Amino acid sequence: MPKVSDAHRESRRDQITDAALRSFAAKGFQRTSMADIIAESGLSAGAIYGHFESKQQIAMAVAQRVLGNRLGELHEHMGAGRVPDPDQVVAIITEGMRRDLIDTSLLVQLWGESVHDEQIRSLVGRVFAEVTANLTPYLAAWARQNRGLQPAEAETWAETALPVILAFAQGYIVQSALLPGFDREKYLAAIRAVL
Amino acid sequence: MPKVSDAHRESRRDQITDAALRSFAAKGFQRTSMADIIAESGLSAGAIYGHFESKQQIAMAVAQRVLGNRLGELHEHMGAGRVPDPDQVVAIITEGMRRDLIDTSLLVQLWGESVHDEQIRSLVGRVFAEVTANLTPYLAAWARQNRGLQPAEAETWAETALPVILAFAQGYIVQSALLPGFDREKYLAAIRAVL
DNA sequence: GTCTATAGCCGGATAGAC
DNA sequence: GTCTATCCGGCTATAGAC
Repeated sequence: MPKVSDAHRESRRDQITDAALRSFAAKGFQRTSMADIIAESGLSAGAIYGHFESKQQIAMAVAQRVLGNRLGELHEHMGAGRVPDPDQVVAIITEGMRRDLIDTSLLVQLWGESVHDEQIRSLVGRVFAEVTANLTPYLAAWARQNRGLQPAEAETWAETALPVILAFAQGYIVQSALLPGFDREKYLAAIRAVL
Repeated sequence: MPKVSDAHRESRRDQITDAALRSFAAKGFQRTSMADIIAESGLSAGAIYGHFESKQQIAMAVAQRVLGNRLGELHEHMGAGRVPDPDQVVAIITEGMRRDLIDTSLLVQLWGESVHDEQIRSLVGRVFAEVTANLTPYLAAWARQNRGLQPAEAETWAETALPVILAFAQGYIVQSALLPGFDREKYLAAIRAVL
């Protein structure tokens, strides 16, 4: 395959994924028809099926992008060797979601889908595993540094604390997606008060 | 209408709602067809449409039951005048879900649906409002009793604490529905450690 | 009230021309 | 690679006999 063709393929896939993401955000995964995606993308049925095998594959590409955005930001902030306080971690995780308001409602939908869609479930599972793999060592480092725990104790503490941090992120996602008057600052302040 | 007929109507509606709940739990709301509900109930299409106007109405009846179960238990435990510690509240809320394992995944699905389904969203919204109306006074009472706050301060404290308690419940729902090795005891212990 | 049978529609995916 | 036109399957809801 020639170089140009590869680049073109990628950009067409992006064009389709963009349109699908907008459509899913507007109508939901299942309620969105191929006709919707076709109209939103400005392409035709034939063009789209030349790049994706099925609607399911398009949904997977969208899910990968939404989840990948969140993972990317986590890596970015956790990889730098800095060890912020746990309430700051929640603020960091949710900061990206605030920018893309769209994402929290898509994430809630993804969870709902993943209950009965094999492919999405395994994708969501992998992301949970990766988040765990990232946060646990960070939490252990924080416990050593700020609580003076021994490495083994710190590890145990981190494993205990992890579900709580996850719950704060998940609570943010649910509440911001579903509660009409949700206030991000109040939510973060409440977490700060508890931790 | 004669008495017998009313009782019969109710029990038929329950029979249909039961079958629908099982079907939704097994396949998801959207993936479940009327044919599934018909087969699961042992009735016929005609019989079902004699009791419900549409599939949507059946979904609403199921949603009402799932959410109502949780609300009922909350009322039961909060109304008795006792003031358990906040971590016990989370244990109480999640206890009912543990019994019906089915419920957590149905709740996650309900959230997903409610993003784009008007009727379900308004139902979920009403339940959130009712939970808030129940928990806020309880939290204020707890703060007066166990932290010696004045009524006004206690009220403010309760409004701050509420989203955190909600997050713990929501985290439980998400994690128990989606994480393969989820351990209820560990989760509750982690919350106890934080509070 | 409940059954069987089916109308009528809409969705995903494909065929074939260009 | 992309378009238009269309097939085919499955879905919800109804009609009509009992």
